[in-house]
Amino acid sequence: MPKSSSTTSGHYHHGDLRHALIAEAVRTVETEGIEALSLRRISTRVGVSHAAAYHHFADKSALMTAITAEAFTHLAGVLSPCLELPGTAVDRLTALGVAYVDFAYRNRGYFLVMWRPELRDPALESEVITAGDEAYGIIRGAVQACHDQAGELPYDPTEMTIGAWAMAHGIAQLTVDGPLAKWFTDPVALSHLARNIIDNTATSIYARPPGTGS
Amino acid sequence: MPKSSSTTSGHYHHGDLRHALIAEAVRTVETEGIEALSLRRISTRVGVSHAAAYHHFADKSALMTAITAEAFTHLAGVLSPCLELPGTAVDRLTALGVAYVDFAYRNRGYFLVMWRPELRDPALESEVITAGDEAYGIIRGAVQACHDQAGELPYDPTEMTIGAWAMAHGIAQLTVDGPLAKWFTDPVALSHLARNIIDNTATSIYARPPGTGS
DNA sequence: TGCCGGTCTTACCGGTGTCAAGATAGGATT
DNA sequence: AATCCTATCTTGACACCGGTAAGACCGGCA
Repeated sequence: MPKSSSTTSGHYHHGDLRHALIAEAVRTVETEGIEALSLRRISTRVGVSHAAAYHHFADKSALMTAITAEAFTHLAGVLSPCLELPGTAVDRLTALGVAYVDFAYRNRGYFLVMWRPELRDPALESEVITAGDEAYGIIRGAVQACHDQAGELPYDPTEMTIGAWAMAHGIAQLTVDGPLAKWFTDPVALSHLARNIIDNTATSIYARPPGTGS
Repeated sequence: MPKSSSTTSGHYHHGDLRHALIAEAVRTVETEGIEALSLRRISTRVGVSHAAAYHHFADKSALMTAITAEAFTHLAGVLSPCLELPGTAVDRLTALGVAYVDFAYRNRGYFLVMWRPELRDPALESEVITAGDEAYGIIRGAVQACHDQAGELPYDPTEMTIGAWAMAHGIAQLTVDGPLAKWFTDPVALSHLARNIIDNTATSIYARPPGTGS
């Protein structure tokens, strides 16, 4: 079975068409937008006919599912180092949010595809869920650490996890694929914005818990 | 010029094809998802030929732009009453966020289209910006009111406005078109979730300002 | 050598966005 | 009233897309 053959391709006709298609799809979205993404186009670009992809993916939605699963795995890989950072639990939660926004900006191709569920096959959504749960677990852990460090808090950690995710995701969506995209084209300016917003919020919630205010 | 003729249609061939197409498009997205949206399909459904739409919209992206502008206007109409609510400025900001999430849930068709900028014609984006600025201004006003009521705060109101928008939008995206959609199919449960998250956050930031903590 | 399974190609189908040409209706002009 | 005019709508065509079927090709194996 000449399955994966070698890494340098050149073997049969292509060598590793599956990964090449995924990479080309992400690249196409990155440079020309998601509306330019078609199986025929990326197949041609990779140097094969428009039907070759069907020997590696059941259909287009299966490709999209694979890209999304890869995107969530990649995201988890970007988030997890934040948990090892020095400082307080709030510092790490803030770093997580900034990393999330940064991921969206630097991996626009992945980010745009992963938030278009209509492109995926619902029957294969379990792949996405598995990969997404890993990222969710990281956020959840960081929020839980804030709760543990702050003592008794009248907030539900699950709800606050959704809130943390929502805030990071909202900033990413608005600035990378939304109406604020025109104003935040500089990655460091965007990072500063995300850091300010998230730090102000997380600090207010966890470093000044209720009962201490006026 | 038989422009708009009458409201009951029946006049010429259709009467008010433009609005009928917009309404049918939104309905189709609502019931079958955005991947099922095509000019030919909605044209057929409305009872005209597949090319009739081109006498009212330059192309498909122009239709999408019109839908998006209408969506933002509709959103502003849902948000603005929140500014008249009794209570504190924080109460009104929270109500704004809940209304935003509620809008997304109850107007899934509008919401899905308005956050897919690749479907629109960039040349017509000014229509969207005009309508979107109205919604942004409402959020901005509510945030500013919190700042005014809280006194001197070391936060930039513009950044916090983006934060407020991001949080509401993130909750909406995650629960209406994202990985949390399976868990929040009940509108009242979703409202409660949004209220808890947003109220905890807004109260932490604005009702317990820095300098009063431990 | 001949077989065989995985890979890729060619050819085709239905559907979609878009354009060009023509038909039609209803008001305005004479 | 007969005519023109213009917006509206239809028909027909084109290129592109996702998807399928049939066959060609390559590599390993008996």
